[in-house]
Formats: sequence, structure tokens, C-alpha cells
Amino acid sequence: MEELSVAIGVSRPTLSRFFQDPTLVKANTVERIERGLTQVEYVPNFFATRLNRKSTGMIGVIIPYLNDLFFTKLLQSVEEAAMRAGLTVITQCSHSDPAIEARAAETFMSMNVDGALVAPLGDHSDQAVQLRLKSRLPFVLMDSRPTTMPNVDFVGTNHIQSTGLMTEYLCRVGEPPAFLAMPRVNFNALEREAAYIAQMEKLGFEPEVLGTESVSDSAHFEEHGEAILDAEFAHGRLTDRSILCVNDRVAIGAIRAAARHGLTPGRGAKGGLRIAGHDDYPLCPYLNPALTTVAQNTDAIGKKAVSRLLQMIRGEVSGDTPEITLFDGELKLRESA
Amino acid sequence: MEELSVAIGVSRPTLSRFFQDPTLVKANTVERIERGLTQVEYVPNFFATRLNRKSTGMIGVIIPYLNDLFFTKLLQSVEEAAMRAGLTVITQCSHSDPAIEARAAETFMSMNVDGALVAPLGDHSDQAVQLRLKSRLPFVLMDSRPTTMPNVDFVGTNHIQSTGLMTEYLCRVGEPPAFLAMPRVNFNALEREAAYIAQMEKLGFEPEVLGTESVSDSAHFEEHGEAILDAEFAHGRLTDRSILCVNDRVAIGAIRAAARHGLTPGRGAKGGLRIAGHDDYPLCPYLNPALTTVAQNTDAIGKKAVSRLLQMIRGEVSGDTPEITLFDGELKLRESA
DNA sequence: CCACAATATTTACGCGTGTAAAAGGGAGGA
DNA sequence: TCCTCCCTTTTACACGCGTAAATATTGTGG
Repeated sequence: MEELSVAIGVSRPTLSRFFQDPTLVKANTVERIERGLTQVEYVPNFFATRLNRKSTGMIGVIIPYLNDLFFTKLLQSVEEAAMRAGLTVITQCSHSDPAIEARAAETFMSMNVDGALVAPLGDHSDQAVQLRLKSRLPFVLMDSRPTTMPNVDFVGTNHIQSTGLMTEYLCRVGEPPAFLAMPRVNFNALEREAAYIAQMEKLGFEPEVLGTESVSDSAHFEEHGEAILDAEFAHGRLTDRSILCVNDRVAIGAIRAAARHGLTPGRGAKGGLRIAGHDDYPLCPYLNPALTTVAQNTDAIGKKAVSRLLQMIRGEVSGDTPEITLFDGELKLRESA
Repeated sequence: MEELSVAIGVSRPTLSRFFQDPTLVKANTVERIERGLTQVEYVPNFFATRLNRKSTGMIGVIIPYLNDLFFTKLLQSVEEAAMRAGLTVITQCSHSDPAIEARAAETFMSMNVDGALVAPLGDHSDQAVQLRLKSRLPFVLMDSRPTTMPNVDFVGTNHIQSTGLMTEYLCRVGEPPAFLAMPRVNFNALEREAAYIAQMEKLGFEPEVLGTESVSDSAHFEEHGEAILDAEFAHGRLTDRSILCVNDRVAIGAIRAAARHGLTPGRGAKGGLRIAGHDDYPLCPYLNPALTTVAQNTDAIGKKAVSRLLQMIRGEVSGDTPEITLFDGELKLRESA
């Protein structure tokens, strides 16, 4: 930058100001600088520019999984909103490992990011690290909220509403549903299960939760759903029931199990097999049968999380009262229920 | 760091060395420092540490899409390999926009990353930017290789082999396949199409490519596959043929179209409908019917790309002879073909 | 106990830029 | 014409740390 400035015939600080905002420099000088820039290819050093700046213009985002289209959708929404606000997004995936998540948080702190957006590992995030992150910089939780961190800004889905909605629908058009859960609990899964139970009781039905014990090596959602229902169907159970799965990936496994037993879940006469999911995974419309589910408004969640973070960064918030934003789920009626 | 060092009673450079590698400091001193660190919470500044270092210990990765499990699988493999090598990964998604991709490349250059791993936008990457990136730092292309950039290190799949394998299989067990392509060409798609045609001719069959014209608003792979086959099936065409789809996401749409027309693709007597894909998308085993496909060895691709980049970073390569590594595809026989 | 080597620490400087304060320059009014 | 005011540019210093060279310390053998 030094050399470039002498070559152009201005002082280095003037060049510096030009790169930050050309309007800070006289039009005449701007023109000279731009002419000089066409001669040499110059890229300002990223680290040097952020070293002595009050704001780095970056936000950190942590997501728990990469191989899950729900989180990639959320991430896309976040990146778009951040880009619109002129922020650089640094994404880190914790790969379902609390240690990696913690390291990502450390990285963000050492980078002086302006704020952090975190979708935590459901059940076993290192909360000490997150609290330290929160105490140091604007911090918004997305998707899943540990019950032990009530005083944190959060953006997610209203699972009471979304699961209640689906439960009510299933009760209305068919047999009262059973709930297919996951053993590796996360807070969302627990909320959905609780919401299911509450809604069932409110409607006067007996709740029935299955899949809470781990079968075989069901590290993956789909495998788990398939394994549980395969066992049930093999004993002739649940073949004429409604089954509400804790999420779409479990439902995908459930549908697969049904197919293997010659069952075709679907909207039909009362007393038929129905399978429903939760989240509106992008591939749901292409399944056989197309999966009936509740859509999470990932787009709204991402946008809101970024805008809330921006408020905090700009100091436009009172500070002591965290904001909890829950978006409603939307019923997606397709073929499977 | 200054304050901390006086508080502990060592000079700042000693502290600096401690953070880089504690073995560079005497055991006695290490202990004193660690004792001091428990008192204060101190995180070294990310930017300052990289500003005057020869190596930043970071590599940049660009992927074209986030909402595609193929790329997230690849990214996961890359991240794992990089982590094992002690590298920090900076991921940027180009969101199928050449301008964003170009900006990501600029960011990497300004960050002085040690190297860059790029999965380009198939057909319309800004090659000038990529060439500039390549001329500035170790650079390895992944997944898709522009025909106009022959002299670049590349790691990907041998589509001649993989597509040839599947084509041969389909010819052997059923009707010679038609090829369901995509209008928004990328280089891999073109290679696969060419490989299909070559293999068909070698086996003495007439190649037949469809789906090269865009129907409706088929921005998405699945939609496209469904739309094309929906139209064909509606006219009673292709209902007893084998159909090789350019990738699994198109195949997912194809299977959906078959279901809508009451057709069940599968391995059966000669003369039945068969649908096959390419890539081994993670959800393939859970489709109805489970999708027969060719697996790309994403794990090997990611690992190899990182190790090759490391070689280049360490200067262990001759430099003038780029290495092209192609991994074979593996047939995944399931139900649909 | 001393000389010498080997290791540990410190001194001194630099990395590439941002920013506040000081200096410069040009337009408008008296 | 001169002076003031405002905008632009420059001067001077800072950001937080890495690193080579210089110095201090420790360990070893005689």
C-alpha cells in the first residue's frame, strides 16, 4: 500500500480512506487512485485492516451438522441476510462434537467478530463456552435452546404450536397418532414430544411415544426411524395408525419401513396408516408417498437472527431483556398423512 | 499479552512462543505461565498472530451450493482432513453466483490463506479470478474441472469409468438406457453424457439423450427430472425403458414422476422400467424404490485434495506438472434398476 | 571452579493497515 | 485583497503480536 501510494502520488492514509469509503476522498483524487489501481493488482491485507478497526464487519455462525439440509437452508438464509447487511460470515460446523464447537467459539472471540449466531448441539453443548461467548459479544441462539440458558436471545420455531397443529390434524382425519421419537434427545425433540403429549391429552386421547430406546446402531435419523417401525410392523403393530415422527429424517426412515412391509401410508379412510414428519425437509415433496409435514420457517429464522444480532451490535437494545422469537410452523399436506 | 506477561513475570515474546509451542519454553516457565493463565482469561488476537507469520495455517474452501448433500459430504471430508493436519478451514459458498465466488477468492487472497480448494460453479465460474488465485497460492480444483483450465491440479471422479460402468450394467440387465440430462450444463454433466454415449456405441446401441431443453421453471434438479419424465410418461413413452439420470437429484424427481404414473421402476424381467442415478446421494437407500446409483468417493476426494494441497504448501511438488487424480465410481445396486 | 556449549529469554524491530490530530488548500464574505 | 471556515490530506502514532539477533542462563566436562 505504501508503494502504491507513492506511485499514485497520494499519502498512504488517503489510500486507506479510499478503500474504506471512496466518498471520503475528493472526486479528483478518487479518479487518480482508480487509474493507479488498474496498473497494479493490489489486495488490502485482511488481517491488517481488521487489526486496528473498531468493528471487523464479520459475524460468526456455528451449525451442528453439515449433512442436514435443514441447517444448510438456515445457513443460506443467514448468509443472504448478512451479505445484504455488508457482513462477512465465518461459518464453523461443530460436527456434533462439543470440543469442536468450543474451539469454534474460541476462534470467534480471537477474531473479534462483531457477533455470533449459534445453533447449538442439542443436548451436549459446552455451555460454559457459550456463556463466555455471550458475555463477550452480541450472541443469538438459533433453532434449539438449552433449558439451562433461559436468558439468551433466541430465534426458532414454536414447537408447541407446530406440533400441536399437526397432532390436531392427525387426530381429526384419522387415528390419534403415536409419536416416533429419538433416543439422543435434543431440546427441540423434547419440546415436540411434550407438545404432542399435551395436545393429545387436551383432545382426550392417550399419548403413545415410541423410539426412545436406541435400537441397533442408529446413529442416523433415517436408520432409527426405519429400525423402530420395522420392528413394530413385523409384529403387526401400528399398521393402521397415524405416526407423527419427531422430524422428517426419521419420517423418511419410517416411510421406508412401511414400503418394506408392503404398506402405503396415506390420506385415506379412517383407520389407515399415516406417517407425518416435522421440518419440511427439502426432499419431502419427492418422496413416495410425498411426506406430509410441518414446515419450519427457516428463512424467517435466519433473517430474524441476523437482524436481531445487528440490533445488538449497533447497541440498539436495552440489553438486559433477551428477546425470544418463535415462528409458527405451517402445515404441508401432501400424501403420506 | 503485554500486561499478562508482566503479571506472570516473563517477557512478552516468551509468552508468544509459549502460545505457538509450549515445548519451546522451559518446563519451569511453562508452569508459571499456565498458573498465570488460570487467573485471567486471555485469547490471542487472531489477526495480530497471522499478520507477521510466514504461514497463516488456514486454507480456503469454496463450494458452489450449500443445499446439496453431495457438496456438504465433500466439505465434511475436507474439514476432517484439514483438522487432522492442524489447518483452520475457511469455507465460503458461492451460492451459484460467479460474483460471490469471485469475492470469496479475493477474500482468500487478502487473508493470505496457505492454499485454496475450489469446487467451481459448473459452467460459469469467473476463470480469470481463479487463475489469479492459482498464480498466487497453492490451488486445487475439486469435483468439476473446466475444460479451459487443463493445467490445474484436480481431484474428482472418473466419469468415463463410473458412467460407463452403470451404462454397461443397465444394458446387461435390461433395455439399453436413455440418458436424462440437465439443460444448465456443467462439466461433469457433459462428461457423463459423453461417457454414456461412448459406452452405448461401444456396446452397439443407439444412445438417446433427453432433458437437454429446459421445461417450465426447472431451476432445481428434482423438479427438472420429474417434469421431463412426467411429460414422457404422459405420452406413454419410456415406460418400459432404463433411464440413466445425470445425477441422483434428477433421479429422485424421475422416481417421483414414475410413481405419479403408477409405474414402479425396479430390477425385474427385461423390458421393465428402470431408473438409475449418479453420486450416491445420502438419502438414496431410503427412497421408494431405493435408488440404484454409482457412488462418488467423496471421502477419498476430500482427503486427496487436502493432502495434495499440503504437498504444494510445503513445496514438495515440482510445480510445473499438475496432478490429476480421478477416483473410480462404485456401483450401488439397490431396487430401482 | 572455570571454560564452553547448548538452551532459554529478552531486545529491537517489523508486519500492513486504521485513526486522531495537525496541517494544508480552496471558496466565500467583508 | 485578506481572512475565516470547511473540507481534504498528511503526520504521527497505534493495533497486537512474530521473529531474528543479542543476551542471559543453565548444564557439562575437565
